[in-house]
Amino acid sequence: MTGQDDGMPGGHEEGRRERILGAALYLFTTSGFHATPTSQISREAGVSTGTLFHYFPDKQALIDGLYLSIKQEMIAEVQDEADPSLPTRVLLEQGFLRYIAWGRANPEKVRFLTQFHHSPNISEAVQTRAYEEFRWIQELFIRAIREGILSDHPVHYHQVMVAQILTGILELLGTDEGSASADAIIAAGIAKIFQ
Amino acid sequence: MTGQDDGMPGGHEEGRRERILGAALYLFTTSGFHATPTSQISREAGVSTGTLFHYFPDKQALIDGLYLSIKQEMIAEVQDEADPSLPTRVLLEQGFLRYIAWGRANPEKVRFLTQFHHSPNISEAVQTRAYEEFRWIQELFIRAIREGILSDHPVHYHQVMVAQILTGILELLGTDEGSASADAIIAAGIAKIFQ
Amino acid sequence: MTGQDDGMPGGHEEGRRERILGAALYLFTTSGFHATPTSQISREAGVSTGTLFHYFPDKQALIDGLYLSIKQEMIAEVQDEADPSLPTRVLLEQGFLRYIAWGRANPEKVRFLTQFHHSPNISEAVQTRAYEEFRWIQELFIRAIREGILSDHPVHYHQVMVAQILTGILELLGTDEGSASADAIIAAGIAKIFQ
Amino acid sequence: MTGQDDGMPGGHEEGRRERILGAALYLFTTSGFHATPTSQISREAGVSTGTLFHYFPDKQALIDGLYLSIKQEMIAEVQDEADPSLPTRVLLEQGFLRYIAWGRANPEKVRFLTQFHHSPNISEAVQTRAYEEFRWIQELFIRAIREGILSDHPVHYHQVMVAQILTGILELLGTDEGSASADAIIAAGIAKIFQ
DNA sequence: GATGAATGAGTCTTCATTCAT
DNA sequence: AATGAATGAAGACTCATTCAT
Repeated sequence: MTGQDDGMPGGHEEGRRERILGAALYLFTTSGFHATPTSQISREAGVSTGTLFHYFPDKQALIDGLYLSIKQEMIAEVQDEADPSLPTRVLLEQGFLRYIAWGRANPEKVRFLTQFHHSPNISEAVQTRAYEEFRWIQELFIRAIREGILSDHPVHYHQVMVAQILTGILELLGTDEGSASADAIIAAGIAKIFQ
Repeated sequence: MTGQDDGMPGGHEEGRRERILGAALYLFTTSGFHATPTSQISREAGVSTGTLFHYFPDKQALIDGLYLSIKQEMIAEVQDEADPSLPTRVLLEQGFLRYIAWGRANPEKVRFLTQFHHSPNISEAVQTRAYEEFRWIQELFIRAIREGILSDHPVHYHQVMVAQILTGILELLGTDEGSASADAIIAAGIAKIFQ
Repeated sequence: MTGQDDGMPGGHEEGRRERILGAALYLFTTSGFHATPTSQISREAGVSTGTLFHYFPDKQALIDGLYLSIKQEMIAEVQDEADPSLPTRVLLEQGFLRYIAWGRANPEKVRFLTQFHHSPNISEAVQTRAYEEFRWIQELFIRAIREGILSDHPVHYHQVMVAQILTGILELLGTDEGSASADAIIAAGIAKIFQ
Repeated sequence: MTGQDDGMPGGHEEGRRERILGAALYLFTTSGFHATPTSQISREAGVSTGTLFHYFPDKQALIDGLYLSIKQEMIAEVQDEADPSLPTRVLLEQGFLRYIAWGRANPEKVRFLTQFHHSPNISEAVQTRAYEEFRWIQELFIRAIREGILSDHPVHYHQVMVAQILTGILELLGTDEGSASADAIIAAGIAKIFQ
């Protein structure tokens, strides 16, 4: 009954797992985790209820998997092609800009990450693991502080502030007003980071 | 059975409504809106299930009422005793500091506000109304931009950024590490606002 | 607080008990017994919830009392001024006509009686007692059968058929269509009774 | 666990939907709509609470479905094999007799129909739809009036009276007393219809 | 007598999850 | 692997009734 996308050789038909994750992303950000029935996710994804539980043992595993996959995609995007030999400041700026670009291209994923950041809906184990994948940035921050590029405060201070400011920038770019001045907002926002 | 708060001379025994709001605040921030059964709220508040629905027609009205009351308390606290004849910059700084002080004294309320800001769990009507009560700050920002105290960007830009930075400061003050440097963090954070 | 109808000397202000019965009559016929909360009855009657339970020990006693009072009112109306020395046929016809007249004047009460006739909502004791008050008619029927005015069938047959036909007549008179021919309908209906 | 109705060759094991309708019929007529918990219906039907709501979206849909299915069954039974070329009077008499026969065979369904006729418990849409399925009888009545077989009154008059009289007959046949004279009662009752 | 806040058992309904096919 | 009917525990909310004032 759902076999209409079979046999597509070389096709880029999304697999069932991807369709489920996509539907979950949309519905979780729109209505929240507990307010979204798994039945709605499977319907939206065009699969049966049984199939959802074939790919994810339970609802928790679904949101955890979604969180992890988005965070990993984001981190990969930010680090991509980063040349470690470049000056610290350039690496930082490139990272910020790549993040902003990714965020503008994936507003739904940003909303998801913002909404479920520090949320009791994501199991702690996953939250910890996602955090660890971030080492690269942390190292960069430490270097930047040592080199005087970032102000002399604990790394944690910069981690939090950078997250807050970049989130603010994306929120501003999301609302249409002043979309003309996007570049100005990005520049001003990033300037705040460097003090 | 209802007489336990009788006679307490000079007592400030909370009424049932307050106890319900208090329990809801704690549980909603800890577990989330949908993950918190109304039965748990009433139990925590020490009232019957019927009583909860006597004060709030439904669960939605409960979280809406909570959101509104906290936002109003916060706004009142920030504006309190503000002398309009003072220079704009002083008014702004005072406001930020008062907000931070309120936030440190009421970490649970801050978590609630952060968590349910832009959340589909708060009905739009209430979100709009809460926003309108904020006019005072908006006026102040407009004045500050005109006077060159805040950079020349749309008010909305400053609203968002101030919110993000103040939230970041409170998050940092909440975690114990570097609590010694609280003043330094506050100073650095506020400095970011003024560019 | 509700004392505004006090002291009316010679007034025909309805007492609280009557107001409660009136509200119950309206709401029970409109929505049904179980679908009508006692809180709605007291609100409609303009009394407090406590007052309702002051006059009626519980909801069951309320509908039982209502049923009994309406049935008694109806029976009294039908028997009123009946002169036992009149011929059986005249007595019968008078009774039918008096019932129809009462029914047209009290459509809500008719609906109530029709709706709760044989209903599990009226306690059996009350149903039995109401039935007993009807002896008078039963005697009349027995006489009529003996005199050949009603066909030679069990009394019960005539009791049921008379009830059905009179109810039918009232239903027809209730709907506007053919209101012009009210007398024709009544005549035809009563003719059916006498075969 | 669901295999209990497997393989039964020639078996007419009722499906879950039928079992639910059967239980609802019994309980609604016995205790009334609002007085019957859905939990009791599912228990009586031998299915889980979830299953009931799998077949009927809510309690209202259950009673509506029940009402419609019984009315349709009754109408089908009454019309069955009716030969339109027969004389009007014969068609009418056959219809009445078929209805009475169906009613004696299905006393519970008759009670249900009687009890929920004009009841606010059946949604208006369904009541209207059920009424429309009755066109056949209406046509027959019109013809009978034209042919002088029924007295010269509005069709509605005859519809109501026929319904009342047939209901009365079934009520009488239901009570044991005089069961010997069943045929006499039927004959006398039908005679009333034709005046 | 009158009030209405308080109670909590009981109701309808939802939904994550299972499992026979 | 995929399906979707079936399950039943759990949740939001109602409402008859009580009782302190």
